[in-house]
Amino acid sequence: MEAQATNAELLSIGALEIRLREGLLLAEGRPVTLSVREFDLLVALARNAGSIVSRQDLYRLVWGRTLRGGDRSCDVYVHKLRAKLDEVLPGVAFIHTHVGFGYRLDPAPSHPFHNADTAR
Amino acid sequence: MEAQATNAELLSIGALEIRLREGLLLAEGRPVTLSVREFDLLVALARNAGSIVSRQDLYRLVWGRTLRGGDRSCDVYVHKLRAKLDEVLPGVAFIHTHVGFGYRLDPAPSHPFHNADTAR
DNA sequence: CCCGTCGTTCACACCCCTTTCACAGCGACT
DNA sequence: AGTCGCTGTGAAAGGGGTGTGAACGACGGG
Repeated sequence: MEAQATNAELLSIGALEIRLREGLLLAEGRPVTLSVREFDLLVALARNAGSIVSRQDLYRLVWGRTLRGGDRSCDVYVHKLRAKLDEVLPGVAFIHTHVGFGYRLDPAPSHPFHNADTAR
Repeated sequence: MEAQATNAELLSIGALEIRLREGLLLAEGRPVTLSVREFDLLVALARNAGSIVSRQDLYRLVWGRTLRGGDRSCDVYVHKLRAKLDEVLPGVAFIHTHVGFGYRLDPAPSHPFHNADTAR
């Protein structure tokens, strides 16, 4: 568990450094430009780093309301976030998909169990 | 981080040298003519170099009062400052926009990456 | 006075962000 | 094979945040 307390100013996940006050993400010290949604999504995942966060919880944390059926916003923004992270740190899988359960942020590759983890 | 202590006499950001007491800016040794607002804005950004400064904070630091909704002064002066910096050091992006968050003065501008982000 | 600089505000253009949709891929089950 | 459920992914549309030129008045120097 690398993530710090919830009210901390800084969150560190592997090579990622999240500055909560500023809304700034650093990857190996290099600044990464994220939109508000992307940043909030990353923060929500980072605060629960290592554990699976369901889409409902994720949506409530980031969007502030309840996820309606058929809303794909979570998936779309996970995709966008993955793209930006992969652009800065290629080959490092941060966000892992757990089909039927949700997403999990982890700098380590995957769990030794069911490797239903999305490669890619 | 290249920026020095807050009460320092001198601020160095890349090829920029800010002489606080004189209100003078040097780019690669060449003096740059700035208005008072422009200079104060640059100083405010330089003191937080590498970090994102929100418009609210920027306005409070430079103008000394609270930013009212609809006030575009920050944006206008960022534009003026960018223009003057680009006139002296073309192609070097100093001030980066983080949509929804604020502006960031980067002491080590362009990365060899194809970072389609911060540049504008 | 005349003129240039500066600060502010406005108007418009532009581009990014967000949302939504539509389709493709993939595994599970019959 | 075929269907179903779930997720990946590209694209379009709309709105909002930001870039940018210009007008206006205030101020100070020549």
